[in-house]
Amino acid sequence: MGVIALMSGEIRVRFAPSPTGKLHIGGIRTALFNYLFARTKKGKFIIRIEDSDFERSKDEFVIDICESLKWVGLDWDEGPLKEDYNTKNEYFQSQRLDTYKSKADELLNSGKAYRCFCSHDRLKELKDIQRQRKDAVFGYDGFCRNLTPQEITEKLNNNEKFTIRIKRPDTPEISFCDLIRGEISFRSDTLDDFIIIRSDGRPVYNFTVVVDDYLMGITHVIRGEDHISNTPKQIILYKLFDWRIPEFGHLPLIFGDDGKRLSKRHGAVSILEYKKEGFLREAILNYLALLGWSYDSEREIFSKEELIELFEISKISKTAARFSIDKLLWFNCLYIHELSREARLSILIPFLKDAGIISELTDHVKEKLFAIIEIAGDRIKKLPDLNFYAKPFFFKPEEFNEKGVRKFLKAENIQVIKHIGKLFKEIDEIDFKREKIEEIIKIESETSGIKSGKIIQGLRVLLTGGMISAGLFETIEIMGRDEVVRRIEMFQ
RNA sequence: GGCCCCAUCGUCUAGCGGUUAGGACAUCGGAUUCUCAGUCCGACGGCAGGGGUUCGAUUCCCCUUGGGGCUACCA
Repeated sequence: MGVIALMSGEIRVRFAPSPTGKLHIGGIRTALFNYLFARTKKGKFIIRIEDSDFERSKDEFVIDICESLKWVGLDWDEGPLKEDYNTKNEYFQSQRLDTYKSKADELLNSGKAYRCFCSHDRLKELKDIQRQRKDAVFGYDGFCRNLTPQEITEKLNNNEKFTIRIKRPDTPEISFCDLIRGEISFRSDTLDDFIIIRSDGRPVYNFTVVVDDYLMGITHVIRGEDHISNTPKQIILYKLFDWRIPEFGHLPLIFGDDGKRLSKRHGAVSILEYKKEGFLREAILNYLALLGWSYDSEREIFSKEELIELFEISKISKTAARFSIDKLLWFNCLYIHELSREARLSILIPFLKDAGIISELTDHVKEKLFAIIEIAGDRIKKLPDLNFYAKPFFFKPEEFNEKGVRKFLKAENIQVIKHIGKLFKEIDEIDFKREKIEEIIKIESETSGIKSGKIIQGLRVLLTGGMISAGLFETIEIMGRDEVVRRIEMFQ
């Protein structure tokens, strides 16, 4: 597949998650930058599932990862089947074990790698000694590097287990030019003859990555900064195979708002949890794009299409960023209010249904919801926020805010409100509009000598149960004459 | 311990030798409204420290400090 593409000069990038957990903010951001890079360059965006760790890899996480990517709109050109994420195809490392084995054999046969029969115990002992001696570098001592062919056959005949290690080349330095950080170089004597195949025959991460990236024709490896130290090992492998080395770009990490590594402590981990909590994909994408990337000193609102148009990898910053829920909320608010009323309603309905506020969406309910959404306005920062504002329109208050009752529903106040209820009752339903309602309340305030603010707040508590709501006159209008009158009459 | 990466307001960032160090979120104040939210206006607030280089350093170099990563038969 990819090797041919490589010759054509096509840009190919990949996002290679391991299905050992749900896809979180950091993963999505890495995927996003890969996606943007691919789309900007008219290249291909590939998903590869790194499930070579059988114990920790789970199918449910593959589903979570794919659904997350799909939800935020990062469409892949190659990768797991979109109809069925768990039909494992050649983009799952678990399906490529033969490939890794044959590539390892190539190195073995050409003398660039060797079998190591050292036991776990010896290795552990070696490390202990090195640590005790305070050696500058810890690592394998090359004990099995120069076994004679006879020794090897003997051990093989004895059924001794072995790993495959590469022979570290003795170039003094390994360096590469990072797309984001520039020149990075490592003294190669800090590396050892590392393992590429475990004693049970399974390949190791640094090996599978290189084999896959080469075979899949990956031209640019864009990944988290935590992989910088893996890069020299991988470069060694490219050189041993005599393969073309791709470009590398290492993204700054994302931390929680406390500066620590992102984890469950920081609230939502999976991106799908953000969906459940009522965040819009546009907000998440926009926010994440700005975590480590910027366009200029002014602009910060970007649609996915605009990002594709304007994204430049060279403008990615080198410093790790903290995830700020406040700013995400701000973006979310922004994007919610950009939605047309129809779009807003249809995206809000699942949340209303979930909360049991509506069950069936009749035309009547729909009209009511349109009105409620309109008056709730900017108060909705996350999608479920509407539930709070919508509930009083569908349910009578179960209880009343204690402080509100004490302050705004004193006897004299109730008297006025009851009177207002009577006046409402006399109004023709067609005339029951916010202006008229306001007029009545203002007049009653004047004649009774009670400040309108007190009456309004009292009515708010009586009708909604709480101290906070959308504008009261609008609320009353939408709640409807009969319901409002009923609630006023029933209040004791 | 070793190797590597990073360092501008509380946070995200612009800056690429000469700027009153710009913007956004958050915070605080004012205006507006019936509460809340919003909106508008305003305020607060930053180049980690020390050496160089230079006529001149936030910017280039070195050291220190701080943060982070890797150092596995995890990925």
